[in-house]
Amino acid sequence: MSQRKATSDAGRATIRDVAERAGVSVASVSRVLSGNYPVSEELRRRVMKVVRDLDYVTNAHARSLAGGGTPTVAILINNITGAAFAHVAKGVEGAATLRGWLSLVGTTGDDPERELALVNLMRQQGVAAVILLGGAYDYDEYQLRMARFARSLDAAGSHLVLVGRPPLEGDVPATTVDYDNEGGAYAMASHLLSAGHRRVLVLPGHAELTTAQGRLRGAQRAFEAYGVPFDPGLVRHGPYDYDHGYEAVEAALHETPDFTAVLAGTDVVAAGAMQALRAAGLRVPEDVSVVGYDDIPLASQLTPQLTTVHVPYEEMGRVALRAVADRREGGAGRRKGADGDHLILGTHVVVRNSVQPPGRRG
Amino acid sequence: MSQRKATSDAGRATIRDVAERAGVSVASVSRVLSGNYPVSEELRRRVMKVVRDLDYVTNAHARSLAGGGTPTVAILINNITGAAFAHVAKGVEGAATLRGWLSLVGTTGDDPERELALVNLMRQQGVAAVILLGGAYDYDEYQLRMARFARSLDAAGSHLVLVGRPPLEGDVPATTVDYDNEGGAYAMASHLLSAGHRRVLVLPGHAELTTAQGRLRGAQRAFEAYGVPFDPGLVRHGPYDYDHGYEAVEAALHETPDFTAVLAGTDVVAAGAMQALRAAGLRVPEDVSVVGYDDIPLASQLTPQLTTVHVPYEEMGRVALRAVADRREGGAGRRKGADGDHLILGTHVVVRNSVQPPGRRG
DNA sequence: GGAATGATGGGATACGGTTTCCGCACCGAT
DNA sequence: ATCGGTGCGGAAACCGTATCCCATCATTCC
Repeated sequence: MSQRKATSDAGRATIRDVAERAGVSVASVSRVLSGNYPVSEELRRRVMKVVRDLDYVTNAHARSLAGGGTPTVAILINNITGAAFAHVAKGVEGAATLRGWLSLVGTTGDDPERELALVNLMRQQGVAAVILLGGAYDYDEYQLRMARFARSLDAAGSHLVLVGRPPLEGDVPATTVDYDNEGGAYAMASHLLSAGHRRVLVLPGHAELTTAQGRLRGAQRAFEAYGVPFDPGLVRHGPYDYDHGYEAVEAALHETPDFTAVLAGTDVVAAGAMQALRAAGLRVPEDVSVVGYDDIPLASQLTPQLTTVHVPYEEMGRVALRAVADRREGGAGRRKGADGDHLILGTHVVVRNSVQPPGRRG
Repeated sequence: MSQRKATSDAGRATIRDVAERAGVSVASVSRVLSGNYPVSEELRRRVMKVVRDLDYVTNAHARSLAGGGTPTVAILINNITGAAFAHVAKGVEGAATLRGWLSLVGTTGDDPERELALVNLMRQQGVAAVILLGGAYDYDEYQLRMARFARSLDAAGSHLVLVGRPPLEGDVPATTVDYDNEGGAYAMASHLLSAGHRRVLVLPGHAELTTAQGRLRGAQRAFEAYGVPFDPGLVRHGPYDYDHGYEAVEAALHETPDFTAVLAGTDVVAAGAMQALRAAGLRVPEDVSVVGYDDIPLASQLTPQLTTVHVPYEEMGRVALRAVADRREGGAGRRKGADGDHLILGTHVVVRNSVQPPGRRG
């Protein structure tokens, strides 16, 4: 009698408690609950009643240990506060929930140490995949580091997914979900050029950030295509935040005040830029045009509403999860297929009210 | 020899693989890794070398089953996209990480079914706590539903934390972390009243949302305190989004155009309101003043910068996690203490540039 | 009517660690 | 030289669930 814990103990009820109280075997309870085995109606009722009485829930840890268990994906992000992140997360979480999967979230705060620690933590958790979000710094180490992550996760039966980051070179077991970053910048810059702008202040972001590099490259290509000389003196690097947008414009107004448009690397940067222009007594877009990138809700809430590049963040999240799920279904059949492990989603310009032909010094 | 899986198998390495390869017992490996038992230097080196060679990580599920395991908290939210949420989540996640805890995230999408399903899912996961975020709908059922959650989680050794929701009545095992919602609204409305505004358009939010009710109540109290009649005709309910702010102001300009200020229930609503005013040819704040609530980054990025009520979202997240951690440390010593299970954080008005004395129809 | 067949339920074992209990070896002391 | 103590490593018992394998019983077919 004192062999096991008494049924009415402090902690949570176990499957054994249920079995005992229902007068059936542990196996039967498990079958009733997972429902993947024929069970008589009588048994089902008996068990379910006790389950309700005891308010029993299965122990997820034990369940995954024994083989079953709900798949879990981990989302790792630098800063959970960014709007773009929120939408990717929404896409991932939504798609995960749809399949009964769980999502874990971790923030790295731009710290490689923490990134490593988190990846290991997730490996311990036996997650189906680790989804790494956001642009990466283009240090030489990046490729090696990610390749190590990818192999390590792969060896543990998990998988690495890079969202909005550059793909990995070589034969690395990772999936990349990307958007046409450079193409969007190209289109956006073209939009300004075709409106007649020639002197454009460019605020692409941090010079080492891959996202910023792509956006800058796209802009340069557009200038080339239009045969307009690109002035490196009109490029100012800095973080993707409001203050940088403000300060960069403020400084530019002193040093190179002949620009007629601002090509911001982010909607938030554009917001800062607009504010700085206004503080200097300039009107947007009558005196200076401003465009952003990302198309977060803020873009349509500014005055004037911001012309920007739409990035399908939420869909990227969904696609990332689908890729993981597919690969898991597909099993070992279609492994090593280079197809399907680098997905690129399109971007497009959303025209609103922040662009006009140059009028100030035109 | 074929008794177990071969050491170099497909799946992840087990502790047994490590033990075998290091020529020691399983127990020794466990001790080296958890470090809570004296181990000779020689043994430690031997084990750690193999651990690195095999890139071994312990199985978190097995670990928690056996007693150890990293505590996990679950954050449940209606809509992951809201900026306020992001900051609470940041607070929770940051504090969790600081202690080596993990955070799960789930979204309910305002669906009670999903909320129930998620709470049960989290119960299965054996989370240390479930943190429920955001205002709740004041249906009669709310109290019962939450009380059931609280007891159910408590019985499973977990705990319910309500953040930004009304506290539970009676002796329910739950913790509430709240902010002085009504007080903030009172202060904000007072700010407008003392600037001379008498006809104020109030957009508190959905009528059934507890958050909205508190904000409306605070405004009303301020009017009473100033001896100014409060006109219910100037109150318009609706969701906390940009469009509602826009449409409510648009409609009010037709029906009751004599208001000189807008008291929005949210910064985002305020943004919509400002846009609508501008579209109608009115200047902010010269013709109409606008104030918000929440103090999300958007508030300082609008033009003009928004006067609003600061809510310490991130700190609320930290406080919520600390409450859970404390209770877990404290153990059974200080249970049932009514103190500590309802924490209220202060709010205050942040004055920016969106308020002026009434000038239009003075 | 007996045997083959299918539908169910029970017992035992595996999953991957942690932890308690033991025993062994080595140390100094008498 | 023997004894007692101490420090460290090993064997085994769990943690809670899923599942494989077998026993049982009712059903149906020959």
